[in-house]
Amino acid sequence: MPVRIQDVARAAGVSTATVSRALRGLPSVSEDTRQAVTRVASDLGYVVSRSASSLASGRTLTVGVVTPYIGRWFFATVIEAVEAELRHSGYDALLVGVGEPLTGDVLPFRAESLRGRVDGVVVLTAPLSGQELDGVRQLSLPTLFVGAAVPGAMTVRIDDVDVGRTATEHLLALGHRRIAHIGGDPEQLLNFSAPSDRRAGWLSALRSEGIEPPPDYAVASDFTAAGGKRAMERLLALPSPPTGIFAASDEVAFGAMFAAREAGWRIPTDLSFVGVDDHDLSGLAGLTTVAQPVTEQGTLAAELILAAIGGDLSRRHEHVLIPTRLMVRSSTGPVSVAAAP
Amino acid sequence: MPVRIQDVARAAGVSTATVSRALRGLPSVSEDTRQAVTRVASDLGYVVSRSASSLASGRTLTVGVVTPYIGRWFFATVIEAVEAELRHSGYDALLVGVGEPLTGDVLPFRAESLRGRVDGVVVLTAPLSGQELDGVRQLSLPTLFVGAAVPGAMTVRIDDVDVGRTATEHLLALGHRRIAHIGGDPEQLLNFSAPSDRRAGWLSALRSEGIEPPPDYAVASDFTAAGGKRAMERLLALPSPPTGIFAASDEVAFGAMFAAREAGWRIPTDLSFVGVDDHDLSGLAGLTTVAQPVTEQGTLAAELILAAIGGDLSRRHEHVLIPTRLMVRSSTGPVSVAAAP
DNA sequence: CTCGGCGCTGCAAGCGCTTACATCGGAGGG
DNA sequence: CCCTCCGATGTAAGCGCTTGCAGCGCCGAG
Repeated sequence: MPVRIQDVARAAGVSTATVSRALRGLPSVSEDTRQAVTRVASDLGYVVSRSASSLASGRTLTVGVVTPYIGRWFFATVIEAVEAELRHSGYDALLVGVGEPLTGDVLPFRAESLRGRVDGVVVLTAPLSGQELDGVRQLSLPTLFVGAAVPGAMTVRIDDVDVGRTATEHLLALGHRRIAHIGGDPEQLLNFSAPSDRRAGWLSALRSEGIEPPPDYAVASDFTAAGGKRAMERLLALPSPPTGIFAASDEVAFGAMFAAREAGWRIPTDLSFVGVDDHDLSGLAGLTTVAQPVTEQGTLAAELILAAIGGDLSRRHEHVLIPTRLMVRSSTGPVSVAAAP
Repeated sequence: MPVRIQDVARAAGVSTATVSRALRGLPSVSEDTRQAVTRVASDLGYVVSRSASSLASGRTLTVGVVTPYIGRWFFATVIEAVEAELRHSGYDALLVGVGEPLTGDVLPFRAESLRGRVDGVVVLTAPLSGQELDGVRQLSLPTLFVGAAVPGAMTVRIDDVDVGRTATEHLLALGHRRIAHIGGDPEQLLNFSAPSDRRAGWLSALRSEGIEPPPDYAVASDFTAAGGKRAMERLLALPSPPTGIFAASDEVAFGAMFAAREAGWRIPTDLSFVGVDDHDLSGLAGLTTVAQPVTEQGTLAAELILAAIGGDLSRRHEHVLIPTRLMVRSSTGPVSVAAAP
């Protein structure tokens, strides 16, 4: 039923080989022939069969996008950028979720299932186990990690330790000394480095000032607003609650701020909040945050993986560190003498 | 390099045909043979070549997910659910963006490009042109639309007129008479029915009460918080601003609420807000909203498309209307006598 | 004892492309 | 004017799998 390359060849009076070459723009076809073939093909509504093409050439024109979440803002935004860039380059994006790492609903990610399906893989800050990572490596396909430093593969990310330090130093500069952190559990996710790095940056900034935060000031939380709220409630119940909060993401910060407001605290008079991301809503909400250019990371990731697929080995081990920027808004202010609502 | 079906066949001492059948669980293989083959295959790390399999069988085990946005909450959440459901059924999700319809950065969506790539298509409330829709139809593949009523195809959506009516009636019941709407431009997107349907519901509810809203009370906006904010600023600048606002999505409502707060209005004392979606943040923010079960829509969409692919024609023309639910929270209250900040 | 039928397996023909290699005609050099 | 070389095209061999059809024992009925 569908028109095949044969049909085009016959209609154009050439061989299938020539049609194939003409349609792909190979140099060994005369200009006249190419135009004729192109015309016939489009008249007939010919579309090359991807499976046949892949089978014969070994190329799939598809890139796998492996991600733990889709609904979360950061991931959705990166995926959007990656997909757009791939599409503009004639590549398809195969979306592969790896389940919910935090809820334990992890069906282990089988990298082998991508063998032959894709020409390259972009992995989004995935908390992959060592075994899963090995699987990815054994694909021996170009692979790029976004948001995590993985040795031996291309990487696009921000400096999460620096992010934590920047956020904390901002609070310190405002006079805060009791600074808490809501973020990832350092024990939990070995290969999911962002949360623990941000925490490390927070700790390092505090210690540089000779401050050793009480253990209670580091509250583990998932990266959701609801989690941020719960964590904040715990902080507020402390005998000596913090005056500044560094949340590991803007969504967490939103949740924390809601909890604080609900309990009657004023922002930033009583409590200051810093997040990370520069979420769509952060500007409107007046949330001070360490902004990371998310769309750019996605676009760059796609460009790099395409270059690697294209055989450009020069960037094969590139580790790109994207700069972040502190956006000071109205959720942070000088520490006040009196606290408590 | 990679192990082929041949290798497995040889190692197991059977023909490739038997391997193929055994691995796919076809009935015409003895239990002993199946187990032996399965074992050998896994020992060898054999993975079937999708392109070869597709070429030979005509099945791709892939579903196309066509969407105008990925970063927006609703879309990301639906995609997440669709992908998960597909994956659990052994299908892959091919993500296809259709560009930014609102900015005009639309590269027309070419449905033909999916021919032979996928076994079915899920289209998310896509503002496709008639031509693009025809393209999809000509694929003669199972197709399902989420969030839009498209005749002749399967559909999963909510009743957007009813949503608009419900939200508006809630405000009316609280005594509001000056009720504005921030939402889609009815002129703009013919096939993107949700925005205009919600608007229609709003209008219908008002008219049932004998209220004819001034034209200024229907403010067109994109579905972002920033857009909601801009729209709200315009409403507040009106000589006679509304006391109740029905925003076409929670994100829009957030933006509108920020604008109102910034201008010194109190919520819900001076102004009441109703959104649509039940966004992750809405509960925390206390936003009254018409909740729609987004994940369920995605899961159901995947189930239906898989059923259709599986040859279950009984649901081929099914139009599923998912019920919504008004969640009354703290952003709405009785209309107050005095207004203005 | 013979034969039809059934359960299981193998044979081999594609599926629709890509590509190494062969071919062919003409241009340009000797 | 012949030979070489090169650009443009054709030939045909796969790519790795699926599947219609054939084959082969074996069992039970006749």
